[in-house]
Amino acid sequence: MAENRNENKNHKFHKSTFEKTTEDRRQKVLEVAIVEFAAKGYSATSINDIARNARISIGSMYSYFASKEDLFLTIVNNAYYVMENILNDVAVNCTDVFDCAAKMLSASRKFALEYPQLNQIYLDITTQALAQMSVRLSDKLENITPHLLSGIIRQAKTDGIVSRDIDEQVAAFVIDNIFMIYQFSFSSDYYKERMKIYLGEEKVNDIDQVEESILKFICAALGKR
Amino acid sequence: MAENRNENKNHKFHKSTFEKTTEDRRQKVLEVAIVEFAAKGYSATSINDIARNARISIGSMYSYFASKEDLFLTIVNNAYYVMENILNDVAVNCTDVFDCAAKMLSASRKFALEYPQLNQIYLDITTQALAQMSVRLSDKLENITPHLLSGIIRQAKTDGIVSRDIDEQVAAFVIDNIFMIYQFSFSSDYYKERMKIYLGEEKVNDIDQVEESILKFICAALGKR
Amino acid sequence: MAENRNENKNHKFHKSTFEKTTEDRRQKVLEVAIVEFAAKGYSATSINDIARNARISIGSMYSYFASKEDLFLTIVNNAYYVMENILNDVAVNCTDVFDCAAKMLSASRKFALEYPQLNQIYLDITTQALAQMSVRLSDKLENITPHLLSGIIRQAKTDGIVSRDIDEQVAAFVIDNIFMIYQFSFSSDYYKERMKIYLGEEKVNDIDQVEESILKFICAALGKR
Amino acid sequence: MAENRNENKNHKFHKSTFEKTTEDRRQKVLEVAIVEFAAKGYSATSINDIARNARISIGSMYSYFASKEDLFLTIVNNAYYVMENILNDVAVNCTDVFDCAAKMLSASRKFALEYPQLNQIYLDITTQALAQMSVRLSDKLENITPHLLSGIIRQAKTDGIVSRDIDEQVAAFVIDNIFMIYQFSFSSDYYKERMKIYLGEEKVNDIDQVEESILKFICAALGKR
DNA sequence: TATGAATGAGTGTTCATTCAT
DNA sequence: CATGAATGAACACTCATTCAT
Repeated sequence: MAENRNENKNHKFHKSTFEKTTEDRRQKVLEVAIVEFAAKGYSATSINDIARNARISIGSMYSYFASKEDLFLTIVNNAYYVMENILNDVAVNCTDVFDCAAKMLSASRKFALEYPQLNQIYLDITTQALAQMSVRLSDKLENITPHLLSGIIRQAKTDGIVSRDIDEQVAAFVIDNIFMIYQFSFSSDYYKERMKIYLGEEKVNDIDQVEESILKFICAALGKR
Repeated sequence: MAENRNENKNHKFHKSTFEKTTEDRRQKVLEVAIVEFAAKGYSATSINDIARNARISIGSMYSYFASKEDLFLTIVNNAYYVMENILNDVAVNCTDVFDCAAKMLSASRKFALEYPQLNQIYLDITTQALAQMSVRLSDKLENITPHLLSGIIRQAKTDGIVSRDIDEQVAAFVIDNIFMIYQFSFSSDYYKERMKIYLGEEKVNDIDQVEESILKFICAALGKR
Repeated sequence: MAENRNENKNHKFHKSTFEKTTEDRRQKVLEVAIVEFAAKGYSATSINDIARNARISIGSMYSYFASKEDLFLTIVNNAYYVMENILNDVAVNCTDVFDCAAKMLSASRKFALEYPQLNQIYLDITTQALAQMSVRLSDKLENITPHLLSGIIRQAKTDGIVSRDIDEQVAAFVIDNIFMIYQFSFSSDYYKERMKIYLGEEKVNDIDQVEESILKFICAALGKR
Repeated sequence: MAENRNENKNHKFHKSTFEKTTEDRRQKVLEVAIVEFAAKGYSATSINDIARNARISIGSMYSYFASKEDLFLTIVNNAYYVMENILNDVAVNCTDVFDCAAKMLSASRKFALEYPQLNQIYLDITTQALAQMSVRLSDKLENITPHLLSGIIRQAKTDGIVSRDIDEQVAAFVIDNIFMIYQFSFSSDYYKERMKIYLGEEKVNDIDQVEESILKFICAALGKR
């Protein structure tokens, strides 16, 4: 099933040539593209610059990707793949909703800190200007998280460890809202600043404490027994 | 005090000429600019297009605004102003935290539905690519919301209507996270789609019910007595 | 006769309105225009900038001068007038060719140092790009100097104080060449640098000595008896 | 040594791409650019016009030169190179100061007549408006001529063929002043007209005679024995 | 397959000039 | 007479994309 999902996902946005070149070139292109797209956003990024910085010709670039858009989507695809793997790991290893929430919260931060650029690009994708492009990614959206989260909450309800009154879909939605912005708060300067205003410098420096508080908030919300 | 706040805000990003032209032209320019920036994002929007669609000359555009950036900031400034007024109204008229949360949640949605473009532009601003620009808006960020929310929660703590264990800053942060994405869920196609995936079509169509569930979530989280 | 020449010269390039405004405005406009044209050259100078810096409206500017070109020509005209007055003073007060050469050489430097901008503008005028414009100034060119210089040399020949072999026209031409570039060597950075390369820093700082040497050169050339 | 000098000069202002295109395109671009810059001056010349007249795309233009300024400097550099070669030829083949002066005078005219546009551009460079640009050419200025001329005069002094009283630096400066304007008198309409006023039409048509007179002037000035 | 020169529509911005007030 | 808002062609420069080698 996981494989099946991956295949769906592997709607590739690169030409087959990209698979035939050396791993080095492939990595370099993606790496540079990620840095540029993350820093400048889709529109302001020049595919010629990416080629130059990756030290490959613009001709090669277009032999790998049909367009700037396709290069971008390739990267976004990769980002989703990375995120999903992390989430899968979390899902597999957690014992209950609360454990799951704790692990996802922590994973959100770690993902944002380890791959800030991917996170910034993800934020870009949510932007209205890129809406037409995210259409081409539609299947990526109906991601693992929604069903994972609401599934776990439903299970917790039947297990009697969270309140029966909870609407598991709304709860999943709300909890993911919290996680999303929490993530962005470690990769986007805007959200970083915003978090600092809300929490103050010291709290931001004691992030474990913050995460504990957030979890307490979520647990209470779920009516942890 | 309200006046004082407005003055802070009146850091103008337009030239004085803009104030001297007819109300018609002024409105048309802002209106068209909002539509364009919202739909295409900052980078992909052409100031020449805006001028053309507003049926004014590009020369006039530059007699009103020193640069594309300044036009954009003028609009963002306006957006903040609108949002703040709405928030002020909410703050003034609410009886307690729970009432306040209810009203802010509803106001978020209404703002996003009434001014979807402003909301889309706001989402853009949070993007890393526009980080340098949001520096020029810094005072807008340390907005009313953070202090409003945490203040109200602190009050609720001393009033004994929410749990003493709550960290009011973290709670304010988390609650605003929920509100922010909730807002975007009515203006950005990406978040709209995401909400539909989480909640399903029917629930999205019974939004009052959803808001009630969200509030229940928040109330429980705060340990409503 | 002098008056007659002046009248020729008073082909005015400004509208009559310019004469009717206050002396203050008139002076301010000319002053600012001189500074701008001198620093940036004709093409790169903006008439809007001049108006702004002179604190008069662009509308007034165009009520005084029919075009940017006319404003420029007005200034050039003034510059010629100033230069001519200085030359006239020299011509009137000199006893013989050598005295005249001495005084003209010194006057060249003093003019360039006192009115560097006028001198820079004069240099601009000699440029091919402004050739069409200098057509409108044609009568200014057949200036006093050529006839003055060659007349004085001819006189010196008949007086037997310079060599009979001298071609007074060529001599006047050559001597004025020397004077022209000497002038520019005190107003244009390019020629300043060039003079420093030719003479070295110390000599440039002992300019009286230099002028004496130049005069010796000219006297010898004329075969001073 | 000549090579060494050339290397100094080979500070290139073009991109390497310019060297890789066809000789045809290269020549056409330079040719058209020279014509345009010479006729209109730096500021008033449009790089888009140059591209159009050279029948290459503006994109190509910018793949050859980083900026309008660099295109201009490339041309100026070429002009210096041409001038220097001519001067070198003169220097190498002359027997003494007087021969050298004769040859330089004649070479000045020939250069101006053969490459009037280069000469016009050179005149532009001396203009205050282009002072900042000539900074990038600084090494071109401390050119061959100053040291060549004063060196030859010093030699002539020790050889006893010119007066011991001569200050060779001042003399070199003055003589080059004469040459410079003489040159411009064959390329710039302004200086052409001026020469005609000084010498009269007939003399201008008997230029050999004029040059002889100028030389006589210089020889006398140097106190030829 | 890889290269990079070439293209030209498009960008943000300037500025001489006009004209209603 | 003075004002300055308005105009729009033009400018220097960028960049996604093509294609001959």
